[in-house]
Amino acid sequence: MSVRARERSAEQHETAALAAWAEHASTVLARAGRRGGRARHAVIGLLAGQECCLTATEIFVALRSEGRPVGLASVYRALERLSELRLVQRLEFGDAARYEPLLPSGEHHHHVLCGACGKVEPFADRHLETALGRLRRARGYDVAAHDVLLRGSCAECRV
Amino acid sequence: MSVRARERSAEQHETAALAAWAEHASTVLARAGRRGGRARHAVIGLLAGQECCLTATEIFVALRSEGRPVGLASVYRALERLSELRLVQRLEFGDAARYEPLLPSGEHHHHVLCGACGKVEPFADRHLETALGRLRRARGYDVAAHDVLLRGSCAECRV
DNA sequence: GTCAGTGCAAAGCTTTTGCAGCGCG
DNA sequence: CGCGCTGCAAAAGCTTTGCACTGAC
Repeated sequence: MSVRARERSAEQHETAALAAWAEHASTVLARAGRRGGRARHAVIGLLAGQECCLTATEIFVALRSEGRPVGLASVYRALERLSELRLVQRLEFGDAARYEPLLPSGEHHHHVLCGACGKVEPFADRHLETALGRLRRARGYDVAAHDVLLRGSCAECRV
Repeated sequence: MSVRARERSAEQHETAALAAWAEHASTVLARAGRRGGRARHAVIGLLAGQECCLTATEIFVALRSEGRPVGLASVYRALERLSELRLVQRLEFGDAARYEPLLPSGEHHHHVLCGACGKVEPFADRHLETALGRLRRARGYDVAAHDVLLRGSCAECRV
Protein backbone atom coordinates (compact mmCIF):
# COMPACT_ATOMS: atom_id res chain seq x y z
CA MET A 1 0.00 0.00 0.00
CA SER A 2 1.42 3.38 -1.00
CA VAL A 3 1.82 6.24 1.45
CA ARG A 4 -0.90 8.12 -0.38
CA ALA A 5 -3.27 5.16 -0.28
CA ARG A 6 -2.61 4.71 3.41
CA GLU A 7 -3.44 8.36 4.01
CA ARG A 8 -6.63 8.05 2.01
CA SER A 9 -7.57 4.99 4.03
CA ALA A 10 -6.90 6.86 7.28
CA GLU A 11 -9.09 9.71 6.09
CA GLN A 12 -11.95 7.36 5.26
CA HIS A 13 -11.59 5.78 8.66
CA GLU A 14 -11.73 9.25 10.23
CA THR A 15 -14.83 10.21 8.24
CA ALA A 16 -16.64 7.05 9.28
CA ALA A 17 -15.68 7.61 12.91
CA LEU A 18 -17.08 11.14 12.78
CA ALA A 19 -20.37 10.03 11.26
CA ALA A 20 -20.63 7.49 14.06
CA TRP A 21 -19.78 10.24 16.55
CA ALA A 22 -22.73 12.38 15.47
CA GLU A 23 -25.08 9.48 16.07
CA HIS A 24 -23.39 8.66 19.38
CA ALA A 25 -23.75 12.28 20.47
CA SER A 26 -27.50 12.31 19.76
CA THR A 27 -27.94 9.10 21.73
CA VAL A 28 -25.99 10.33 24.75
CA LEU A 29 -27.87 13.63 24.75
CA ALA A 30 -31.24 11.89 24.60
CA ARG A 31 -30.23 9.53 27.39
CA ALA A 32 -29.25 12.56 29.48
CA GLY A 33 -32.80 13.86 29.19
CA ARG A 34 -31.93 16.54 26.65
CA ARG A 35 -34.41 17.54 23.99
CA GLY A 36 -33.46 17.97 20.39
CA GLY A 37 -32.95 21.52 19.21
CA ARG A 38 -32.22 23.26 15.93
CA ALA A 39 -29.01 25.00 17.01
CA ARG A 40 -27.40 22.09 18.81
CA HIS A 41 -28.25 19.75 15.98
CA ALA A 42 -26.61 22.14 13.54
CA VAL A 43 -23.46 22.34 15.68
CA ILE A 44 -23.19 18.56 15.86
CA GLY A 45 -23.68 18.29 12.11
CA LEU A 46 -20.96 20.82 11.43
CA LEU A 47 -18.43 19.28 13.84
CA ALA A 48 -19.02 15.84 12.34
CA GLY A 49 -17.76 17.12 9.00
CA GLN A 50 -14.68 18.74 10.47
CA GLU A 51 -11.17 17.32 10.53
CA CYS A 52 -9.85 19.54 13.30
CA CYS A 53 -10.90 22.05 15.94
CA LEU A 54 -12.97 25.21 15.40
CA THR A 55 -13.74 28.28 17.49
CA ALA A 56 -17.29 29.12 18.53
CA THR A 57 -17.29 32.10 16.18
CA GLU A 58 -16.06 29.98 13.27
CA ILE A 59 -18.90 27.56 13.90
CA PHE A 60 -21.38 30.43 14.16
CA VAL A 61 -20.21 31.99 10.88
CA ALA A 62 -20.14 28.65 9.06
CA LEU A 63 -23.70 27.80 10.11
CA ARG A 64 -25.00 31.25 9.21
CA SER A 65 -23.41 31.07 5.78
CA GLU A 66 -25.00 27.65 5.29
CA GLY A 67 -28.32 29.35 5.83
CA ARG A 68 -28.86 28.00 9.35
CA PRO A 69 -29.81 31.04 11.42
CA VAL A 70 -28.39 30.14 14.84
CA GLY A 71 -27.48 32.52 17.62
CA LEU A 72 -23.92 32.75 18.88
CA ALA A 73 -25.13 32.19 22.44
CA SER A 74 -26.78 28.95 21.36
CA VAL A 75 -23.53 27.78 19.80
CA TYR A 76 -21.76 28.39 23.11
CA ARG A 77 -24.55 26.65 25.01
CA ALA A 78 -24.46 23.65 22.68
CA LEU A 79 -20.69 23.38 23.05
CA GLU A 80 -21.01 23.64 26.83
CA ARG A 81 -23.54 20.79 26.97
CA LEU A 82 -21.45 18.66 24.63
CA SER A 83 -18.34 19.29 26.73
CA GLU A 84 -20.15 18.33 29.93
CA LEU A 85 -21.11 15.01 28.42
CA ARG A 86 -17.55 14.53 27.11
CA LEU A 87 -18.78 14.58 23.53
CA VAL A 88 -16.52 17.42 22.51
CA GLN A 89 -13.07 18.45 23.67
CA ARG A 90 -12.51 22.09 24.55
CA LEU A 91 -9.00 23.30 23.70
CA GLU A 92 -7.55 26.56 24.92
CA PHE A 93 -4.90 28.22 22.85
CA GLY A 94 -4.76 31.55 21.15
CA ASP A 95 -7.41 34.10 21.94
CA ALA A 96 -10.49 31.96 21.58
CA ALA A 97 -11.28 28.43 22.77
CA ARG A 98 -11.50 25.71 20.13
CA TYR A 99 -13.73 22.67 20.07
CA GLU A 100 -13.59 19.30 18.35
CA PRO A 101 -15.41 15.96 18.54
CA LEU A 102 -14.22 13.61 21.28
CA LEU A 103 -14.42 10.10 19.85
CA PRO A 104 -15.82 7.45 22.20
CA SER A 105 -13.04 5.08 21.13
CA GLY A 106 -10.51 7.24 22.93
CA GLU A 107 -8.73 7.73 19.61
CA HIS A 108 -7.35 11.25 19.58
CA HIS A 109 -4.73 13.60 18.21
CA HIS A 110 -2.82 16.65 19.37
CA HIS A 111 -2.11 19.98 17.69
CA VAL A 112 0.61 22.02 16.00
CA LEU A 113 0.12 25.78 15.92
CA CYS A 114 1.91 28.08 13.48
CA GLY A 115 2.93 31.20 15.36
CA ALA A 116 3.07 33.23 12.14
CA CYS A 117 -0.27 32.52 10.43
CA GLY A 118 -2.24 31.04 13.33
CA LYS A 119 -3.02 27.82 11.47
CA VAL A 120 -3.77 24.79 13.65
CA GLU A 121 -3.21 21.23 12.41
CA PRO A 122 -3.67 17.85 14.06
CA PHE A 123 -0.95 15.26 14.51
CA ALA A 124 -0.69 11.91 16.26
CA ASP A 125 2.40 10.15 17.56
CA ARG A 126 2.63 6.72 19.10
CA HIS A 127 5.78 7.39 21.12
CA LEU A 128 4.25 10.50 22.61
CA GLU A 129 1.14 8.57 23.66
CA THR A 130 3.30 5.90 25.28
CA ALA A 131 5.16 8.52 27.31
CA LEU A 132 1.89 10.21 28.28
CA GLY A 133 0.39 6.86 29.23
CA ARG A 134 3.10 6.43 31.86
CA LEU A 135 2.05 9.67 33.52
CA ARG A 136 -1.37 8.57 34.71
CA ARG A 137 -0.34 9.06 38.33
CA ALA A 138 1.94 12.07 37.96
CA ARG A 139 2.30 14.15 41.12
CA GLY A 140 -0.32 12.02 42.89
CA TYR A 141 -2.99 13.12 40.42
CA ASP A 142 -5.52 10.86 38.78
CA VAL A 143 -4.79 11.96 35.22
CA ALA A 144 -7.89 11.71 33.04
CA ALA A 145 -6.76 13.55 29.92
CA HIS A 146 -3.83 15.32 28.37
CA ASP A 147 -3.36 18.10 25.85
CA VAL A 148 -0.18 18.64 23.86
CA LEU A 149 0.48 21.70 21.76
CA LEU A 150 3.54 22.12 19.55
CA ARG A 151 4.38 25.71 18.58
CA GLY A 152 6.42 26.59 15.56
CA SER A 153 6.26 27.79 11.99
CA CYS A 154 4.60 25.92 9.16
CA ALA A 155 6.23 25.12 5.81
CA GLU A 156 4.53 28.02 4.02
CA CYS A 157 5.40 30.66 6.61
CA ARG A 158 9.01 29.53 6.76
CA VAL A 159 9.72 30.26 3.08
CA MET B 1 21.22 10.35 49.17
CA SER B 2 17.64 10.02 50.42
CA VAL B 3 14.64 10.89 48.30
CA ARG B 4 13.90 13.81 50.61
CA ALA B 5 17.47 15.08 50.37
CA ARG B 6 17.40 14.80 46.60
CA GLU B 7 14.18 16.83 46.51
CA ARG B 8 15.71 19.47 48.76
CA SER B 9 18.73 19.63 46.50
CA ALA B 10 16.50 20.03 43.44
CA GLU B 11 14.64 22.86 45.15
CA GLN B 12 17.88 24.66 45.98
CA HIS B 13 18.98 24.23 42.41
CA GLU B 14 15.67 25.70 41.27
CA THR B 15 15.95 28.66 43.63
CA ALA B 16 19.45 29.44 42.44
CA ALA B 17 18.35 29.20 38.80
CA LEU B 18 15.51 31.65 39.45
CA ALA B 19 17.78 34.18 41.15
CA ALA B 20 20.08 33.93 38.13
CA TRP B 21 17.03 34.34 35.88
CA ALA B 22 16.10 37.67 37.46
CA GLU B 23 19.59 38.98 36.79
CA HIS B 24 19.57 37.55 33.27
CA ALA B 25 16.21 39.23 32.60
CA SER B 26 17.52 42.64 33.66
CA THR B 27 20.56 42.23 31.42
CA VAL B 28 18.55 41.21 28.38
CA LEU B 29 16.09 44.05 28.88
CA ALA B 30 18.88 46.61 29.20
CA ARG B 31 20.57 45.24 26.10
CA ALA B 32 17.28 45.58 24.23
CA GLY B 33 17.26 49.30 25.01
CA ARG B 34 14.62 49.03 27.72
CA ARG B 35 14.71 51.34 30.72
CA GLY B 36 14.19 50.13 34.25
CA GLY B 37 10.76 50.73 35.70
CA ARG B 38 9.10 50.19 39.05
CA ALA B 39 6.30 47.94 37.82
CA ARG B 40 8.37 45.69 35.59
CA HIS B 41 11.03 45.35 38.25
CA ALA B 42 8.39 44.30 40.74
CA VAL B 43 6.99 41.70 38.34
CA ILE B 44 10.43 40.21 37.75
CA GLY B 45 11.10 40.11 41.48
CA LEU B 46 7.84 38.31 42.15
CA LEU B 47 8.25 35.74 39.37
CA ALA B 48 11.78 34.96 40.55
CA GLY B 49 10.38 33.81 43.88
CA GLN B 50 7.70 31.65 42.32
CA GLU B 51 7.84 27.91 41.79
CA CYS B 52 5.14 27.78 39.14
CA CYS B 53 2.96 29.90 36.88
CA LEU B 54 0.74 32.83 37.93
CA THR B 55 -2.02 34.81 36.24
CA ALA B 56 -1.68 38.54 35.63
CA THR B 57 -4.31 39.25 38.25
CA GLU B 58 -2.57 37.03 40.79
CA ILE B 59 0.65 38.96 40.20
CA PHE B 60 -1.23 42.25 40.47
CA VAL B 61 -2.87 41.29 43.76
CA ALA B 62 0.35 39.87 45.21
CA LEU B 63 2.30 43.03 44.43
CA ARG B 64 -0.43 45.29 45.81
CA SER B 65 -0.59 43.31 49.04
CA GLU B 66 3.20 43.59 49.33
CA GLY B 67 2.69 47.35 49.29
CA ARG B 68 3.93 47.81 45.72
CA PRO B 69 1.28 49.99 44.07
CA VAL B 70 1.41 48.80 40.47
CA GLY B 71 -1.30 49.10 37.85
CA LEU B 72 -2.81 46.00 36.28
CA ALA B 73 -2.11 47.39 32.81
CA SER B 74 1.57 47.70 33.71
CA VAL B 75 1.64 44.09 34.82
CA TYR B 76 0.24 43.05 31.44
CA ARG B 77 2.72 45.31 29.64
CA ALA B 78 5.65 43.94 31.63
CA LEU B 79 4.59 40.37 30.88
CA GLU B 80 4.21 41.22 27.20
CA ARG B 81 7.75 42.67 27.01
CA LEU B 82 9.19 39.71 28.91
CA SER B 83 7.39 37.27 26.61
CA GLU B 84 8.71 39.02 23.51
CA LEU B 85 12.26 38.63 24.75
CA ARG B 86 11.57 34.99 25.67
CA LEU B 87 12.17 35.70 29.33
CA VAL B 88 8.79 34.41 30.43
CA GLN B 89 6.56 31.68 29.07
CA ARG B 90 2.90 32.44 28.52
CA LEU B 91 0.61 29.48 29.16
CA GLU B 92 -3.03 29.34 28.19
CA PHE B 93 -5.35 27.16 30.18
CA GLY B 94 -8.41 27.94 32.20
CA ASP B 95 -9.96 31.37 31.91
CA ALA B 96 -6.86 33.49 32.32
CA ALA B 97 -3.36 33.20 30.83
CA ARG B 98 -0.55 32.18 33.17
CA TYR B 99 3.06 33.26 33.12
CA GLU B 100 6.28 31.79 34.47
CA PRO B 101 10.04 32.40 34.10
CA LEU B 102 11.66 30.85 31.03
CA LEU B 103 15.10 29.70 32.09
CA PRO B 104 17.91 30.40 29.63
CA SER B 105 19.23 26.87 30.16
CA GLY B 106 16.19 25.48 28.36
CA GLU B 107 15.36 23.56 31.52
CA HIS B 108 11.59 23.42 31.81
CA HIS B 109 8.59 21.60 33.18
CA HIS B 110 4.99 20.97 32.21
CA HIS B 111 1.75 21.22 34.20
CA VAL B 112 -0.95 19.16 35.87
CA LEU B 113 -4.29 20.86 36.43
CA CYS B 114 -6.87 19.68 38.97
CA GLY B 115 -10.29 20.01 37.40
CA ALA B 116 -11.97 20.18 40.80
CA CYS B 117 -10.01 22.85 42.69
CA GLY B 118 -8.20 24.51 39.80
CA LYS B 119 -4.77 23.96 41.34
CA VAL B 120 -1.85 23.89 38.89
CA GLU B 121 1.39 22.04 39.67
CA PRO B 122 4.57 21.53 37.68
CA PHE B 123 6.03 18.18 36.70
CA ALA B 124 8.92 17.04 34.57
CA ASP B 125 9.41 13.71 32.79
CA ARG B 126 12.42 12.54 30.85
CA HIS B 127 10.55 10.05 28.65
CA LEU B 128 8.04 12.70 27.68
CA GLU B 129 10.83 15.09 26.68
CA THR B 130 12.44 12.38 24.57
CA ALA B 131 9.18 11.75 22.71
CA LEU B 132 8.64 15.49 22.22
CA GLY B 133 12.22 15.89 21.03
CA ARG B 134 11.46 13.51 18.16
CA LEU B 135 8.65 15.78 16.97
CA ARG B 136 10.77 18.74 15.97
CA ARG B 137 9.67 18.36 12.35
CA ALA B 138 6.10 17.19 12.88
CA ARG B 139 3.77 17.91 9.96
CA GLY B 140 6.52 19.84 8.19
CA TYR B 141 6.61 22.44 10.96
CA ASP B 142 9.71 23.86 12.55
CA VAL B 143 8.72 23.13 16.11
CA ALA B 144 10.21 25.70 18.49
CA ALA B 145 8.36 24.89 21.70
CA HIS B 146 5.83 22.55 23.22
CA ASP B 147 3.28 22.74 26.00
CA VAL B 148 1.84 19.71 27.76
CA LEU B 149 -1.08 19.86 30.15
CA LEU B 150 -2.34 16.89 32.13
CA ARG B 151 -5.90 17.19 33.44
CA GLY B 152 -7.20 15.20 36.37
CA SER B 153 -7.97 15.35 40.06
CA CYS B 154 -5.41 15.94 42.78
CA ALA B 155 -4.95 13.76 45.85
CA GLU B 156 -6.96 16.12 48.12
CA CYS B 157 -9.93 16.46 45.78
CA ARG B 158 -10.14 12.73 45.21
CA VAL B 159 -10.76 11.87 48.91
C1' DG C 1 -48.71 21.17 29.01
C1' DT C 2 -44.09 21.32 30.55
C1' DC C 3 -39.76 22.56 30.35
C1' DA C 4 -35.41 22.35 27.55
C1' DG C 5 -33.78 25.00 23.78
C1' DT C 6 -33.31 29.37 21.27
C1' DG C 7 -32.24 34.23 19.82
C1' DC C 8 -31.27 38.67 21.14
C1' DA C 9 -29.37 41.97 24.09
C1' DA C 10 -26.97 43.08 28.10
C1' DA C 11 -23.52 42.00 31.41
C1' DG C 12 -18.99 39.96 32.94
C1' DC C 13 -14.19 38.86 32.32
C1' DT C 14 -9.68 39.15 30.76
C1' DT C 15 -6.66 41.82 28.08
C1' DT C 16 -5.43 45.93 25.30
C1' DT C 17 -5.16 50.78 24.27
C1' DG C 18 -5.29 56.06 24.89
C1' DC C 19 -3.41 59.58 27.40
C1' DA C 20 -1.10 62.69 30.48
C1' DG C 21 2.57 62.74 33.74
C1' DC C 22 6.86 60.74 35.68
C1' DG C 23 11.56 59.58 35.83
C1' DC C 24 15.52 56.66 34.04
C1' DG C 25 19.64 57.01 31.39
C1' DC D 1 15.70 66.40 28.33
C1' DG D 2 13.92 62.68 25.29
C1' DC D 3 11.47 58.79 25.33
C1' DG D 4 10.21 54.57 27.66
C1' DC D 5 7.44 53.39 31.69
C1' DT D 6 3.39 53.98 34.62
C1' DG D 7 -1.39 54.36 36.37
C1' DC D 8 -5.95 55.16 35.46
C1' DA D 9 -9.87 54.83 32.72
C1' DA D 10 -12.00 53.51 28.64
C1' DA D 11 -12.37 50.23 24.97
C1' DA D 12 -12.17 45.81 22.84
C1' DG D 13 -12.70 41.06 22.37
C1' DC D 14 -14.61 36.37 24.02
C1' DT D 15 -18.01 34.14 26.81
C1' DT D 16 -21.96 33.93 29.88
C1' DT D 17 -26.45 35.21 31.55
C1' DG D 18 -31.35 37.21 31.70
C1' DC D 19 -35.59 37.01 29.52
C1' DA D 20 -39.45 36.07 26.76
C1' DC D 21 -40.81 32.88 23.23
C1' DT D 22 -40.77 28.57 20.68
C1' DG D 23 -41.18 23.87 20.00
C1' DA D 24 -39.88 18.87 21.27
C1' DC D 25 -41.57 15.10 23.90
